[in-house]
Amino acid sequence: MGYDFGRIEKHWQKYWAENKTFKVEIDHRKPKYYVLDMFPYPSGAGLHVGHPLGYIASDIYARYKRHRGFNVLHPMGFDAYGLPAEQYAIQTGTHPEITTEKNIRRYREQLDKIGFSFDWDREVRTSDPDYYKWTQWTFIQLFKSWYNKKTDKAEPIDVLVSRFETEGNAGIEAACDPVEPFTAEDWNSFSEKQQQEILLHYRLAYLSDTMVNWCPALGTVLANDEVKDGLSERGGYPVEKKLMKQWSLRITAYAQRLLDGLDKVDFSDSLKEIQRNWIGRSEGASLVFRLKTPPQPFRQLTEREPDTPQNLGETPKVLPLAGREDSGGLEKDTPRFYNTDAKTWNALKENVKELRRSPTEAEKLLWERLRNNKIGYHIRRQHIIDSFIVDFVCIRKMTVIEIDGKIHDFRKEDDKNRTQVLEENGFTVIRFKNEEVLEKIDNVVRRIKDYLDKKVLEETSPQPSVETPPHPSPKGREPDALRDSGETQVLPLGEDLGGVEKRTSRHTCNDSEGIEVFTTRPDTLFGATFMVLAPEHELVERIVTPDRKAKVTEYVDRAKNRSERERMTEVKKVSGEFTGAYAINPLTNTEIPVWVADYVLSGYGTGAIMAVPAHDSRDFAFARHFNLPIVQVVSRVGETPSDPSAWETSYDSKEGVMINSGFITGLSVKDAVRATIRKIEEMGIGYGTVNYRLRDAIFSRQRYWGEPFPIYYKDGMPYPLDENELPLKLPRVDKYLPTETGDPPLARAKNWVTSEGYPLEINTMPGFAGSSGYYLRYMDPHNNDAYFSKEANEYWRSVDLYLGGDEHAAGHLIYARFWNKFLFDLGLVCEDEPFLKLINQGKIQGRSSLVYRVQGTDRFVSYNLRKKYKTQALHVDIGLVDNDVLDVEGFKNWMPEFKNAEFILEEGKYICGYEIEKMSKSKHNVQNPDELIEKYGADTLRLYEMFLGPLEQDKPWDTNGIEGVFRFLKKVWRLYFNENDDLIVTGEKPGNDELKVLHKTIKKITGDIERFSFNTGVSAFMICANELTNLNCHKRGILEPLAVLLSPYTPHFAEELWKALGNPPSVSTVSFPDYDEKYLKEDTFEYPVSFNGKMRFKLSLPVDMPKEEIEKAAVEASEAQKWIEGKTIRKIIVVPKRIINVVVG
RNA sequence: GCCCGAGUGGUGGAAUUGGUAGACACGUUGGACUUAAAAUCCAAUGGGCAUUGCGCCCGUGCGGGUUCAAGUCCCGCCUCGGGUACCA
Repeated sequence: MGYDFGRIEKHWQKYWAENKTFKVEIDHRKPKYYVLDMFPYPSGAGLHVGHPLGYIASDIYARYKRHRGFNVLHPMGFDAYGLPAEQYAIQTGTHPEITTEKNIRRYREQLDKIGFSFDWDREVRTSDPDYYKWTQWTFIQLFKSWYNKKTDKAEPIDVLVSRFETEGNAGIEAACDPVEPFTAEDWNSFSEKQQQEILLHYRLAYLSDTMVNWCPALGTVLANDEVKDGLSERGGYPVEKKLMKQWSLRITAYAQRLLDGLDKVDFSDSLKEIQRNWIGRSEGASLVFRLKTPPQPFRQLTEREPDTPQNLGETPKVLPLAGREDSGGLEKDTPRFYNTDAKTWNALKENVKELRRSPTEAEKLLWERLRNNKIGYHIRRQHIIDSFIVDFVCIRKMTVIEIDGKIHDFRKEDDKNRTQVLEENGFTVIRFKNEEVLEKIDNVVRRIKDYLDKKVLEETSPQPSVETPPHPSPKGREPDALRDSGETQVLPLGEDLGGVEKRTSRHTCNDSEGIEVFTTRPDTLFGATFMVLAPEHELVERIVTPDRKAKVTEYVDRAKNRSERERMTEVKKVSGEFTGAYAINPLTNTEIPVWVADYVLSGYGTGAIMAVPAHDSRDFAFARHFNLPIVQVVSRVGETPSDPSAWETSYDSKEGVMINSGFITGLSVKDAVRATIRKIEEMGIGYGTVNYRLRDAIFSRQRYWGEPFPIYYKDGMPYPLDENELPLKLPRVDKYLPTETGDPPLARAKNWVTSEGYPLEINTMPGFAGSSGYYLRYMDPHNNDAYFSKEANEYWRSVDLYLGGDEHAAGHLIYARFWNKFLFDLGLVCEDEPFLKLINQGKIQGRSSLVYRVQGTDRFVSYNLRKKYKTQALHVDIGLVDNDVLDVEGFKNWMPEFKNAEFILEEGKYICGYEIEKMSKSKHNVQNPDELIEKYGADTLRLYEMFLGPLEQDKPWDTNGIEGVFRFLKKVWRLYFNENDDLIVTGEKPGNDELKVLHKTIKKITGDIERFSFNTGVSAFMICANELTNLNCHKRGILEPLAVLLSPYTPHFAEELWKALGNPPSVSTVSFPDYDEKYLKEDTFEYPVSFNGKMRFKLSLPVDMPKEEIEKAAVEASEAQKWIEGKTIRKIIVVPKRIINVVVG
């Protein structure tokens, strides 16, 4: 009988299921390990060989970890909501639940056949009310939370409400939509509806009018990552932009944390890169260009006079914000940086340098946390003020931060004195104890930040309005401003360089002041020769001059109505209109025209740009097209600037030296960026800032098959259901289509109201809702009282190894990280990042077989003869092809149209061509795992999928090689059993050569599994089997450990061998063999001897031979003579146990 | 355009830190066993020149460089794959 995989696999799969071998519970005696596969969506087509690739790899690792004594959580479940089941429902009327159930059963059956060690008792399905109860619950928590930028975390909305009741919103720094300022009295006088409306601007789950990707064919909106090239990812239908009231999640609040978190996790560089691109952080500056004539007020706001500075329209020398800065009582005769006089400076500066060189532990620690604007304030250390050297100072906030070391205990009096002097100088002093800094650094940093934040409130005008930027724009009194002018009041030690001031633009336009733009290249400001607004920009209609109005309006209307698709296909076409208005370049004081063009996007930055045609390709094309001036401001080092009018493209200017740029001329680009930011801050027209490309996640879908929102409406405002009313179950509907009035399918549900009769939300949640936190539910899947218990979370923590395809890089992996961070803020989960290590398995591509039909005939010509004819290549089912040889009879019967096919053969065979492409039905190249399991067994399939190539690499599927691994298993079987299936394992003591083979293999296999190099592991097994066969080894001392070694890869096979050797089942938790270096020791090493780097012969020498003797042996070897003859030996390189290289010449 | 990643025999791939390029497997060829096939086993298999044993030359996408030594490091290209895009 031999190796009867069919019987063996069926037996052990049954055994594992009946004995719940892989069921896992919290066990504090063992270390935990969490291995997770990405949630599969059970499609109707079932699994093809590409799907299990990752599951096999993770299963090998999970089994290995069990052998290593870990308590392994290795669950599986289904992402059961999804469009295909719903589309099928629309077409056939079958409830998606039925389709989904059927597909899951099929998936489960297929998965079971491969022998995975999942704990199926923990299975979850997103469409199960017991599961989506917690999806809904999390949504309610998001709805009830806001993001406090000061604490940098989500906080309960109740806290915000009570702040509004007592202080209004002035002191709040939230990640939110633009909100008009209001006082506590205002708030208390608002109606409930007004209050709720304002709160929506703060909530992390909020309802708003949003520009969405609307797909009419699917009847729903799509997330950005569900749209590819203007078409829906599923189905490929056109997508258009539409303004709709939608639920969104304020993921943008987490942009920086999502970015920072990437440094802590072990993901591939490419995946981190995709996430970084998606978050799209860019550092730059926000600045305001004053308009030559003030814009018309909003029509809606006619009751309020625009806050027009009186000086507008006068000489452009006067700058709009220059007179109204947050100088807040700090005006002094001496600028702030003169914190001491020249004499004291000179006396103390060496001390300062010394102190900086040797900081105390606490100083060092705190400095690391404060430097480079890390807390949003520019902090200097060891700064001289009056006659003191203070530890840290924030000059902008006139705040001194001191660490009290032991020495201060004896000098309380001095400190008092010192504080007094500092206070006389206008500073306030905050003190921290040495131990505090060392032990609770986070707390100290937070308190410093809070203090500085608060101090702004006391000092700045408490009346910010929409017309005033919400951020204080510091005047350029910071000492940095002097660095370039060569004055020496500030320590020129280069300590505080770098770091762009971190503040967030509000994306609102300060109409009275001009046009706000975001730029990553403030250094090129002198080259800004015109401005461009997005067609959607609110200022367009207010600044357009009467003579241009008709043309501009027409352009704007056309641009707005064009679909995304059109807009994309016309990317290279330059279009735009002049508004007639002029802005003033704040540094050149020249008037520059303001245009409208659709190459500026309303959704990014402020929806307006300063155009620098010389150094930006889009601006360049635009300037050329409309004949606008181009001024070069950056020049490569050593190159003479040329006339831009002769250029064919814009000039790449990331590096170089500034020219034609006033005070920054001659600086490098990098320095010029910093100098310009300082300058505009000094002028009060702008500030350094950071922008993100990441948009809030649109969370509504106009579909049936998804989680209902636990939301009802009262007076048009959304309210969450009470948590004890969850889950809100998906109702029955008569059809899965929108209503006649265009409402989503849930509007068809009867009695879709609360018990009080309030209407419930009729949108449903998108696909990523249920998959964002599923890894948490696996920790405690049957908990009815909570998402998961604290105990379970504290034991299982986060996923140690996450395996899945990189198609989820931008979508799922960002949403899930956001979801987790939010729950972390709530104190529900104990880890900030959900996935510690992530591996993207490569895709398995299809290998299509092709036949060549002679054009216009029924004759098919074999691959190598095809060039003699005019042929047409056709895909043929890979099931009809074996080793590229076509089964011609099978082909004739395959499809009616080939019934009368004739063949032109080569050497009696019809050879097919092939092509590597996506595995798909239409290409007849889908390989179904069931057929392979039928033919070779699951263990062979597992081995072969791993043997194909590196896990992370894409690779073509080719069944040809599977015979090799099958032969390998049969060969191993022969080590244990003879032809009559009798066990032939003996108790004889293994010899050294056998032990060496075993231990070499253990070492290799262990290393390979730990490096996820499964393909080389399979090779190592094969080498081992070949060597043991050659040694004719049937000894228990070798074969018993080998069975354990094989267990992660071929679990059924290993269980069978383990049992045959007389051991009780199961092998799955038997300790993994360790290798012993003593068996690997060699007495001699066969040195490759090279001459001038070319290997010529080998020489066996003792490993402990001294170098000199090795050299001698190499040179004296008989084979060496012909290479040395007539030449001089210049040098001999000996690397012990590696190589000998003789240099002759 | 920009950002990643990859190019090694007929094929999948190996070479973990710069140290014998092509492990392991498929395929192919020849042979053994067999009435025959399957299965199994043995041998050869990067290219070229030589084959009387030797042997020698060339070879990791291309062109340079560093080094005693380069698939591996550096510079400049080419090709393919992926991501992303009027992102200021």
